[in-house]
Amino acid sequence: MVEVSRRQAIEDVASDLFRERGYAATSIRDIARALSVQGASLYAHVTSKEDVLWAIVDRAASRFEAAAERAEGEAERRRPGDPAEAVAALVRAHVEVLTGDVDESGVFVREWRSLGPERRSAVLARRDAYEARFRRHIHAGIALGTFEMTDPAIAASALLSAINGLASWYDPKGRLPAGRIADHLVDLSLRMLSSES
Amino acid sequence: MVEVSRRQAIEDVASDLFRERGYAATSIRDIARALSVQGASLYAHVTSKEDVLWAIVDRAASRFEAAAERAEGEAERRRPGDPAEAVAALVRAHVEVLTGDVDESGVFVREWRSLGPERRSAVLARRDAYEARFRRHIHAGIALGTFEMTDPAIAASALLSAINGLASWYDPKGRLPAGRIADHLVDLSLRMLSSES
DNA sequence: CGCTTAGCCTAACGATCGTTAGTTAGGGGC
DNA sequence: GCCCCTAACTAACGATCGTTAGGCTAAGCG
Repeated sequence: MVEVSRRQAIEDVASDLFRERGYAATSIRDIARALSVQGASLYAHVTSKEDVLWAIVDRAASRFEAAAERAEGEAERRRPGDPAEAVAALVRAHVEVLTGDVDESGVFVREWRSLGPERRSAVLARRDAYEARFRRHIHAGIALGTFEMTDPAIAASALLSAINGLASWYDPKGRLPAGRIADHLVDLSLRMLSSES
Repeated sequence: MVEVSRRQAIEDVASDLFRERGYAATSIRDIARALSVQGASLYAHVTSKEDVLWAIVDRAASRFEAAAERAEGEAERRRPGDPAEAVAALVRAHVEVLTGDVDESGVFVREWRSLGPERRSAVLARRDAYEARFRRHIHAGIALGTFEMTDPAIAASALLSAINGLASWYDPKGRLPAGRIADHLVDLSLRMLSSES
């Protein structure tokens, strides 16, 4: 709630509303109402409704990418060439970003399809590059015998779907703290891939 | 394309549009245009836009429930009390329903939140009952030592998220036939839970 | 031939949508 | 005292939304 700028405050309430009602079902006036302001007033800070969605999605995407980059680096430094370590680090980083800002992440996961064609396909490409990180380590793990022989593309999609699903059911005030959930998801992910425990 | 009734034809094209653009971003006139008809003409067959969504979601939910019921029965008949057999049957049945009608299933997975409060919470309850089937078998498998000790609720959510993600990336004309994908997802699901291979 | 029914039409309703234009209120720096 | 900047306002634009009302056409059947 430490809104450094008005623009940030708008994106915050927009994240909240987009996440729970969806982008198309949320009007500019809905966002304005949550800020106790007239709808037209938002256009002093924002150029269009889609720009708000884009800002949210772009920032969330950057967060996931940066966290993954860092996680892969640290995994490589800890255990060079170990696919299980790399996947574990990626999953943990993903869960941390996701639970760190449920609204923003939820919008990123579910509402990016509402972007215009060019931005939409840009996001699609970034998502594929992100998923490719997982595919790469799974492929390496299979070659090493660490992972069970399987289809890396399907395994990566299933794995990412599993942890992205968290955006739909994670509750910050829920039974388990985010760290515990991350532990469980890392375990489940590795078991899903490993040839033995 | 064997439209036995006009109503069914409407729900078919609505499933298609709702799946690719979302319910809120699809207008009655969009649906009508796909049928080469005026928007108002649809109201001779349909009482409201939400009724169309409800019909799609309700039917998809019933399909999943019926398939799960049948799968659990057959698993119990084949290998009574075997949690792995039961989970495998549930996963395979789920994938079959999903790949059998991607549009309808995709709407069920992603657009049920757009329903009004009462129908929305009815769907939520049915989804939870469906997920409880998985939780039950996972719990039993842990008690038997067949499954690794883990949190059944988290495991069930992760598992269902993984296979529901299929609705977002499955392509009937894709690289692998539905049966092969089902095989992979059954394997991944069981490995995710099993204490040993 | 007349009746029914299914299916579609045009026209329009009030509401709401995203967005633009022009204006006002208040506060800090010169 | 003047200026400008930030942030809000009111009013309205054309478009589109879900939905209703009432009338037309064509096929099936006695």
